[in-house]
Amino acid sequence: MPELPEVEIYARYFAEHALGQKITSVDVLDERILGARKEEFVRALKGRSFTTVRRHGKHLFAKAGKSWLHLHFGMSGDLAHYRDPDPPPRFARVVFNFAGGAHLAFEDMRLFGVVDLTPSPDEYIREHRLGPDPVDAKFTLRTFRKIAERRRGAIKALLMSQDVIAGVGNLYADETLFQSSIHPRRPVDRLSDAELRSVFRNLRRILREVIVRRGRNADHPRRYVIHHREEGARCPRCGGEIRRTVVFGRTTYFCGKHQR
DNA sequence: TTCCATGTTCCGCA
DNA sequence: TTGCGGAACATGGA
Repeated sequence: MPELPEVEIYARYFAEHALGQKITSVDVLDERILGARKEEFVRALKGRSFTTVRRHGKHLFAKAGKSWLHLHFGMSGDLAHYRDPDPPPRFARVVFNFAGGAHLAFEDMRLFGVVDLTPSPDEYIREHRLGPDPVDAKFTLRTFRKIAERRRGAIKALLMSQDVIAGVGNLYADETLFQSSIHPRRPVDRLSDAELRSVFRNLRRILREVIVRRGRNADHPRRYVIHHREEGARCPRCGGEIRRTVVFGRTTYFCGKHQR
């Protein structure tokens, strides 16, 4: 379940269970997940320790020696820590084995994720043209206004374009627009400044709120539309009808009554 | 069996 | 040039 808040939680989980521990070996259980050559990947990590963890958008980076491990979780990626004699989880694709019998598995049922190496997060961000991270302190209303000024098309598409803002996916884009009372297909150049400000504030608040609540879906506040992603459901805000459509190629839920 | 899924990329069209 | 629809990728759950 990985959008920005989930990946932030994974980053903290990774730090808690992997930082400072000696990597005795690395098991690649399914090479299809690997963006690097297996031998090179294992050689770069084996015998070293992870010393720093960083997140940018939906990407997680962990430094080991001279290179950085890069994790992208796709649609179904997750991390799982376990100890001997427990077996790896069912969909473990790469397992980092640590001294003392602890393990950290990268699991990903659908294999849309990526595990590879990069010389540095900054280089990765540049090469892959990732936009600013919206939770970062440097991401201000001013930044967001500037982004919106040179953008046409649906507001939902802007929120989900990783080269514009890095980290927002389908669920939190919908949630942001729901709480901002804005229709997901509304063109960016037809939003008032007050609406732009509302999107900015709600986006940051929602992402932070979910991180603080540790990201599990059931823990999201009751007022969130995320619990009502179903055609014909009742809007938790105004009692209107929840409608389903497709925007930017993704299933989109919105309240037909209060989102305009 | 059929449809759907929290993501990304590439192609083609307007 | 920009934006976006559609398909493809791989797999399991309802």
